[in-house]
Amino acid sequence: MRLLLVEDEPRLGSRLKQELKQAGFAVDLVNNGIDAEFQGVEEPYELAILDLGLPDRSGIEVLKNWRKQDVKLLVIILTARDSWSDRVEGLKAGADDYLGKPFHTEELLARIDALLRRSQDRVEQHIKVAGLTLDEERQHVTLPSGLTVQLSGVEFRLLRYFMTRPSKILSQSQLAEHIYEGDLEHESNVVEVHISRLRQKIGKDYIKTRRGQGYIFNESSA
Amino acid sequence: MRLLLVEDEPRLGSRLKQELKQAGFAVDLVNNGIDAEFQGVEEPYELAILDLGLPDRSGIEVLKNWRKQDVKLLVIILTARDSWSDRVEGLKAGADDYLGKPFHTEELLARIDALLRRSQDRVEQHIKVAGLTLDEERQHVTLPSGLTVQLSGVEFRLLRYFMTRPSKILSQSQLAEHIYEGDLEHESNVVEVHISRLRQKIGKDYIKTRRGQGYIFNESSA
DNA sequence: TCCTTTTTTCAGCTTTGTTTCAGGTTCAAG
DNA sequence: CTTGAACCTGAAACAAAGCTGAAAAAAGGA
Repeated sequence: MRLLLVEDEPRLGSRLKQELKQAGFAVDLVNNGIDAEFQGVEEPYELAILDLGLPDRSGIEVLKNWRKQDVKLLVIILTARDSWSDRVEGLKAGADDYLGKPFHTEELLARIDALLRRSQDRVEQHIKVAGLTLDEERQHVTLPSGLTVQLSGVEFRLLRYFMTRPSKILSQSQLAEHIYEGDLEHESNVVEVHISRLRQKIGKDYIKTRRGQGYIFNESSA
Repeated sequence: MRLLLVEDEPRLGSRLKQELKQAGFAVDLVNNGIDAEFQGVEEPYELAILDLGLPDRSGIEVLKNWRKQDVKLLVIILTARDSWSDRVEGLKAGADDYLGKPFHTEELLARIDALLRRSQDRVEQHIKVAGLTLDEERQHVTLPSGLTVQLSGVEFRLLRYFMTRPSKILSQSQLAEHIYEGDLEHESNVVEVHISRLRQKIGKDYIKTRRGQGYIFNESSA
């Protein structure tokens, strides 16, 4: 499995490369946007890890250009811990997942794993679960009826998190943790509110409430 | 399943407590070494989450003292991200696992899960006893007939306690102690009521009454 | 900047889980 | 067989969690 690592910070770069190799990947490391774009287009990578914090902020550009040229490798972007905007921009530009720095290597490996596994049953660019089709670029969802509904940022992130983890119980804090930035102390019911609005948009039955535990998307039984 | 959380930072503490409760544990939270040590010795916890970053650096001491007194609960220590020495010291002092801050709640839950499973020589995800299969993540139980029944919080904790201690007589106070948190003085018949509801859900025969002594799950003979 | 859209907060309401209560049943001792 | 303590269980009362419309606040664009 070949993998492209784009990281300008030399020490982090080589450490990651080392660890990824140990995890069984063939890793090419580049440290700038130009090389990254070239490599991504030329070589058949399965997945790229792309640091958006490149000195010239070219990470986003690289990603956009890849997508423009129909390079369809999986992309995990690395963003600074508190730059939610980068993250959004990245996802809009076609990233498949993100990870805030600093992170545990285990976490990165887990994401890679999840992405690869997920990508097996995903031939196309859209995520399809339970009759819903989520268009990651346009941030909208298409219902079984054929109706397409536009989603706001939070709604999209929320639904995306649900759809990539169907039949799993996700607690409110877990949802908040992944939808918002880092260590938040949310004493509010934002998640409930957004769930409510999402249900209004896509229908009540996709997201079920498990009182005291969280929510579950598309559970089959009971 | 009762669990002791030792965390001095109030916000993190209450957030964690909340999440652990959602995951189906009865959680007692203390914010200093003195209380931690006392509670650990006095109350029958299954597992403790111990922040080593307590202000007086007493975390390690607590752990050592527990072990000195043969308190054999499972211990996960929380350490600062980069303090490798703490980690080593903690493990030497008898911790069972560690987690560097900051971390995702999922990670912590996964560790807890793994530890508990390991400690019970349990490899698989679900607890299976007497034809019942308990799904800890979804908090539901599957009957021999194939029917899956959703359990409420209390019911789940109760049944899990039974299923992890089959053929053992468990007294009402023992059950209450493990199902609820804090030092309770219950003059009520809550336990009876919940046993009743559990029996209605899973069938009458799994939990037998030992009049005057308590209850017993899946008794094989006499 | 001003206007629009999105997000969060808030408050009242609904739903669901928990506990209490009361009356009935079982069991074992005498 | 009687009796009383222990236990069972349906229903009421209560508590907590979640829902949702609307207003306030924040973010994003022109």
